[in-house]
Amino acid sequence: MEKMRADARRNRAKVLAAAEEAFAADGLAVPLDDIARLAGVGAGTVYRHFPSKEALFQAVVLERIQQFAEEARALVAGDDPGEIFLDYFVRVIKQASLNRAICDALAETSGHAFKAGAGDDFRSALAELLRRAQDAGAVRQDIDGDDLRALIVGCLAVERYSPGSRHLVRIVVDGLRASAGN
Amino acid sequence: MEKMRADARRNRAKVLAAAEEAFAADGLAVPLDDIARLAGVGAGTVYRHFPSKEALFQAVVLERIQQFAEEARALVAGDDPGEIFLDYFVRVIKQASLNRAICDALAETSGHAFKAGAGDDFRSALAELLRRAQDAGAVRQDIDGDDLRALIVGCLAVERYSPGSRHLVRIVVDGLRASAGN
DNA sequence: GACGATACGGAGCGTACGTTCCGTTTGTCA
DNA sequence: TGACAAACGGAACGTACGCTCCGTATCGTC
Repeated sequence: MEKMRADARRNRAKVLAAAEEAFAADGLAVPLDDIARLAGVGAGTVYRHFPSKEALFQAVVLERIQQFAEEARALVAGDDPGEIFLDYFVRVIKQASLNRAICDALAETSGHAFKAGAGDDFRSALAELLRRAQDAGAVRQDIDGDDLRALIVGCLAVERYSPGSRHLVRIVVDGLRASAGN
Repeated sequence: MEKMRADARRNRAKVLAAAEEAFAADGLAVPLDDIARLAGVGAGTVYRHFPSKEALFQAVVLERIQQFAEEARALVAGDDPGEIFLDYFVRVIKQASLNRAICDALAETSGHAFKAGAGDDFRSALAELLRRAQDAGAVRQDIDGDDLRALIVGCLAVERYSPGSRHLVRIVVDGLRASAGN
């Protein structure tokens, strides 16, 4: 990673940038050759830097998930844990819905992006925000972090099906509040 | 369809049955050759009866969507439109989640299965149930039939991500009730 | 500037799948 | 039962895509 030839480092960066753009637009479905062409390199070069298309995808996605996790950690200490949590929930969904790569990563049932290191950060930060909101009596008690991720995936599916319908996410948020049945 | 040779009619039925089973298990992703093998016929035979894999899929799926529509129509006249609607909503999700074919059909953003004839029946029946529930003051006013389909798709994504978690759909149902913000 | 190591590009391989084609089989009807 | 049309099966075609291979170009060093 350090004593790399100059052109190698340059190409690696170009590949990452191209992958970020292409995956964001079309998700995992984008052919690797397209990424290579967009980066202005050959397919072989992509494979010299990343062992597989999946690995490249993970590299692009984990960075972004990491950002979500940091954002969450910055919010943990704030007042009004209920609103903080719900705002964060909505913001994550809005951000992710703009990026097919994130959608695909979160939707993977096996959830590789979640189970790996950086994913754990997000998981625990999300769970922490949730716990505080529940302790404050703002969010219903009968859900946990896993449920939350499932709901995020569901909201992303909603968003994809009917884009820009802001009020549908609010339905879920209303359902999450403690006021209801539980 | 009528003056068909006996073996042709028999094979057509076998193909439909096999397609129903295979699509239900694995959705549109199942290779057509698998369906042919399961039906005990060659791939060519499948294509003599259906112009494309997609057409076969539609044939299988539309029948089932039609059932949902009839079920909805039978409920329109009942008392307590609010509970009728919400029960129906939950039941459709539960049934569909057992059948990948339905999930895939509903999730198609373009929504072919919905826009075609039989899909319209379902759409309008669903919209009618919703309208009555809203008139009865049981369901929030700020949604329409399209929103509802989006929510169904979302709930199916949730169900796929974390199977059998019955209470997650309830969150959406609680969010749909009129009690909340709107 | 020359030379060895490193990286590059893109043709090509293997696989999967939808679809078509055609030699063979089977049903129907006289 | 013979003959023709209809239907069958599955090999083969075209395409798409992940990935590999290797002859060529580029970099770093002396």
